[in-house]
Amino acid sequence: MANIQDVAQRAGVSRSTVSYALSGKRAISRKTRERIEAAIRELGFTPNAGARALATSQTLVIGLFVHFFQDEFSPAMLQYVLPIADAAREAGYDILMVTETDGPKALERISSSEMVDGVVLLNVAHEDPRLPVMRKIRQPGSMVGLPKNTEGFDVFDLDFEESGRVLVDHLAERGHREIVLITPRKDVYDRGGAYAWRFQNAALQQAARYGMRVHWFHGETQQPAVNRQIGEILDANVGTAMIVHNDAVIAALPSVLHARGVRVPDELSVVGIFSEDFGQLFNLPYTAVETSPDKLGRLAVQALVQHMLDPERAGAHRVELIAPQITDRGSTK
Amino acid sequence: MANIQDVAQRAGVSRSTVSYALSGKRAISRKTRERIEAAIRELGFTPNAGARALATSQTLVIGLFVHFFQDEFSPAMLQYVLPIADAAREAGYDILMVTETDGPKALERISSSEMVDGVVLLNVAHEDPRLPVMRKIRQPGSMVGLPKNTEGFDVFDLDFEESGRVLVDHLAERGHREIVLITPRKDVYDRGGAYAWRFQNAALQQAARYGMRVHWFHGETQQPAVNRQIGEILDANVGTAMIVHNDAVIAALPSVLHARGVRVPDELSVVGIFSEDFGQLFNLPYTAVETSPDKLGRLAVQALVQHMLDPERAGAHRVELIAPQITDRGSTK
DNA sequence: CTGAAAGCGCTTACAG
DNA sequence: CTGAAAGCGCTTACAG
Repeated sequence: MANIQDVAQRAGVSRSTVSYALSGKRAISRKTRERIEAAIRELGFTPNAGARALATSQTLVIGLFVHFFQDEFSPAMLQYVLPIADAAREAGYDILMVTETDGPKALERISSSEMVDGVVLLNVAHEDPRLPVMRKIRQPGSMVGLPKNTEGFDVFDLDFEESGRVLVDHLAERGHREIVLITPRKDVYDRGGAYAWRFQNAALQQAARYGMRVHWFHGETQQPAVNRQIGEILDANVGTAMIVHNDAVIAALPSVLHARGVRVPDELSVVGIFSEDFGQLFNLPYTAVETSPDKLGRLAVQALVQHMLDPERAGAHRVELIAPQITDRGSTK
Repeated sequence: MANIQDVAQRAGVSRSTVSYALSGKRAISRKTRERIEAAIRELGFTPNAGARALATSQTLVIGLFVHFFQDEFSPAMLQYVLPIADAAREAGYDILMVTETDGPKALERISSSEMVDGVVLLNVAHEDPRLPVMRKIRQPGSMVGLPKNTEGFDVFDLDFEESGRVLVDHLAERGHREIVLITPRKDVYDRGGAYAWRFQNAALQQAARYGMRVHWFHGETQQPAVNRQIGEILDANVGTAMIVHNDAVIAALPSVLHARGVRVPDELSVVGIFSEDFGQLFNLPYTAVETSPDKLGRLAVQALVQHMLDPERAGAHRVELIAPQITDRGSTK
């Protein structure tokens, strides 16, 4: 591998001149620059990332910390990861992807060995065990998922409370007065998946405001439990509409309804909350709040990049709950 | 951040002694070792990754190169990524995940800046444009997906030819003499997704051997085209069994069959080829060849690790096509 | 069993 | 507009 010294020699200049030509941090005469560029091309030179990181304290790498929980429906995760990787690359960063179960320990390790300039946390819980670590590390952090204490971080999430409300509104406007609400599994609540109760509480409150009756269930996540549960709920035959905040349930719903000959929206109105891509993947014909994983992922990266470039501004943090938008797929009446 | 010099000072030893205590590469007296360990603990010292990489020419990072193709069904990818990340961590490596569209360029960049010790390529095509780059870089490479020329690499894949054969055998043994074969989309063939034609050719040949008649279709990948196509194929009403080698089609099949009241296996036998996890995700009740993404991902990492640890042995490469195993879910008769 | 020093490949004040 | 040199934080022969 050619190093900067080889390039300098071939171009007949000093190493510093090559370095400055590379960074553009000082003016270089046209002739010199051309000789350097030629030498770089001929030798196929690329600066050594480790050496550069050592000299500049900058790695140009972002750590992406992802958890995969058994009680969540995995394919959803990829929808965040890809846009994050894309946004990072656009800003000149690569992605170190960390999936370890022991998130706090991994975070500590990656941070203190200075492998990354900043960190994106996905699927952040109410009292996420990674946050105490985040507060003491050097690198700025950005997250998707709203924790209890957002101080010091850029936080992005869907406004789940408003999402709960608009879906209830949507059904109330159409005259529904008794509905079924299916939320994430109990485990999600237990481990502090705040999006679960933020959505649910707001939905229940709003329903109460309308004098609606709500039959609330924690949805299952694994087959065949999912199908069985949906069947039982349908057997109970309560309500004229269903709000589903559970990926596994909504994905299974079309086939169960089909099998039972339940017609949407004639016999049952259905609304959900999932991303466009997810809906497409499972061919879901339901009106739903768009969860915008791509938007959230990109926002998280962009905010992080700002902090990495301008550490002075480290005080100014952003908490943004993006407004829900309903995509009407005609599954209500 | 504490560095090795701070630790040395606090422990009253030289930097080299600290370094050796860390690596275990030479004997250290018990007393000295304990003082060093205490100092490390008290200062919260972790070696700087960039400096270490610079000194050792080892990053302890593996580059994972993933492509996401529109004509493929994305959730399948995650099944490879997670086991790879796990296996890497077990061996002491982190994962730099690269998803850029221009794979060859990204590979060149990551390799020549020495950001990784080795590379895993996913979803390798017959004449994959990343392979010429792979051949000239310093780092060893391991791949999932069988290319035309495997020389110089560790390659792991399912034995798709044998897979095609065993599924045909399975149907032949049950007396089927006219079947439908649904393969990946044409685009997959065009870009050199060899698994598509390896499976298909072997299946067609084997069927010919039995004197079977085969109706072959390129399956769609996006809804609603998938459902429409399945409908058309069923309308044609040819054959008593169906072999599906297409994730999107097999995922959509239960609901389409349900909607039409086609009973499996009474009226139609169905076999597929997909992973256990995928089957679970979509609740697929079909007998199928297990594609073992976790096993393939782990094998790729393990082989890579061997080469990274022992570059001398760089000549010995492994091409392993794992034998298909049928999971009988009772969807044939 | 331990230390002093060279070296890995960059960047960046300092000097001219 | 350019160069010589220090320094980033490690590891590892060399020496004792």
